[in-house]
Amino acid sequence: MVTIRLHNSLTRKKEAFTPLDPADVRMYVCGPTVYDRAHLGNARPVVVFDTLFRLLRHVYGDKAVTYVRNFTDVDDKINARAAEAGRSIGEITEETIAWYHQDMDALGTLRPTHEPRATGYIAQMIAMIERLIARGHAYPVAGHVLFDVRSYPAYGRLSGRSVDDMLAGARVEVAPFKRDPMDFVLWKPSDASLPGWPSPWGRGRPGWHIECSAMSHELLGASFDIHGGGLDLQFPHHENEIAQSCCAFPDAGFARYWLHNEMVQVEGKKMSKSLGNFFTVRDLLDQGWPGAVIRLVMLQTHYRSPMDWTEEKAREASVRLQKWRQRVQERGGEKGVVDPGVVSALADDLNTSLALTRLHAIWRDKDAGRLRDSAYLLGLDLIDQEVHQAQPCLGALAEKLAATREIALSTKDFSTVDALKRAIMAAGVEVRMSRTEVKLVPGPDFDPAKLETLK
RNA sequence: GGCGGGUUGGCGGAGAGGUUACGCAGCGGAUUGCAAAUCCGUGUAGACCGGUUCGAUUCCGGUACCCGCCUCCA
Repeated sequence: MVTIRLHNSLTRKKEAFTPLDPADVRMYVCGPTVYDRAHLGNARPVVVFDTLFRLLRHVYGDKAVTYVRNFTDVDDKINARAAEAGRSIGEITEETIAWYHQDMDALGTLRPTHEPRATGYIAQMIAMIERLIARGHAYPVAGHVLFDVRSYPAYGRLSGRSVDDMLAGARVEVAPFKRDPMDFVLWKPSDASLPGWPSPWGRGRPGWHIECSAMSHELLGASFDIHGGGLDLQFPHHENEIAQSCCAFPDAGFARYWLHNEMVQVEGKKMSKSLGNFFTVRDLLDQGWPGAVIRLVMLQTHYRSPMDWTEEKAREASVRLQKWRQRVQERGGEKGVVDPGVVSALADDLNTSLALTRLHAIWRDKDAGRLRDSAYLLGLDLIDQEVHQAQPCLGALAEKLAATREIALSTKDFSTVDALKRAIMAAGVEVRMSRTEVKLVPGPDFDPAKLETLK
């Protein structure tokens, strides 16, 4: 069996991955807070962990991998959005989840095994909070319940900092009822205008971090294999998750391998909503970039390096994808085998860039079946239905062009051929003429409407 | 201020202590009615300063610069 090696943020080292149970490999990835369209930065972990999901399924079997990615559908940002739009919270979260599915599907990502919503697990959160109080790791005060960071000596291990370090230059919320300024909220009171659930501490709502601890525990158990998310979640979100889960279930160990993807950047700065320098996946799709092109651009950069989105990269990816698709279609989409070199590249801490290099070599070797199946492991589907459907009309045009050229070759007057050729090229079709044949191949900008007048 | 990551050729972007990364662009050639595509060939690197080594872009230390986290964030 292939040995997968992963960079574990917990140890800061690349380690051989050995699942707790090879028949039930479990991965949890932090999903979105649903109040707005997903931007490109949100899409990166989705693509990265989808690729890991595919690799795990390839190695351990499709049925042996459980992938959980949550929707956080209770949050003050959602409340604020609902208030300013004059819409109900449920309306906004439903709409946003539908958008999220559309956009992530377009990137060729598989749906996770489970997509739990935080609001469906309030009871489990309350139970976990009660457990933390009972074990002396949390305390109710003024309608809130707070986690006591000083009660957990390992607090800060994941992000490599101590509570005292953090306090030095920290900007922490001033709350007089906190025992320690770093203590964070597990539960907070809701007034009548806010969503709330009954609890032992009065009507209220959960703090940000507890939902992931409660849902991972419910769906994957107290210990599981992989926990993933964006690097910006490492602190405080993941640190707090570890504190909650490990204090509630001290012997379980919680997640064993922590993976963090680097940020998507725009002009050298992190793409983020607070900086306002973001564009959404939908924006790119609407501009005409296919999801597969966006995915290919993402896979070209290793997940632990920052990635810049540029039009030039998208154009290159588009051309490359088109070449691969042509190769696969030339051979009628025949099936092949997944290339071991592609697998071993992915198994080496998800080296997608190297895997793509290998894919390019397979393309050069004209091994269409292997190209198709290996690309699919990376979530790239090289069977393009639209292009397939375009073939018949292009066939007729190719014959017309061939006939016209036949005449021109004897008369030495090429003006008619050249005009026809230019028109075909203007529709985004590549014209390939050899002495014996004429081939028309639709390119990335192929527009069938422009060919109507040429028939 | 604390903690972490990075700096590779025109651009993007990997691996490896010694032998070509790769792609795009460029240049030369084959091919073509002209092209396109394809094929062949080819130049340009490793921020800076030290150290270890027979040999470092690759390991170690320092300097500079960039980025991220420490506040909502993927």
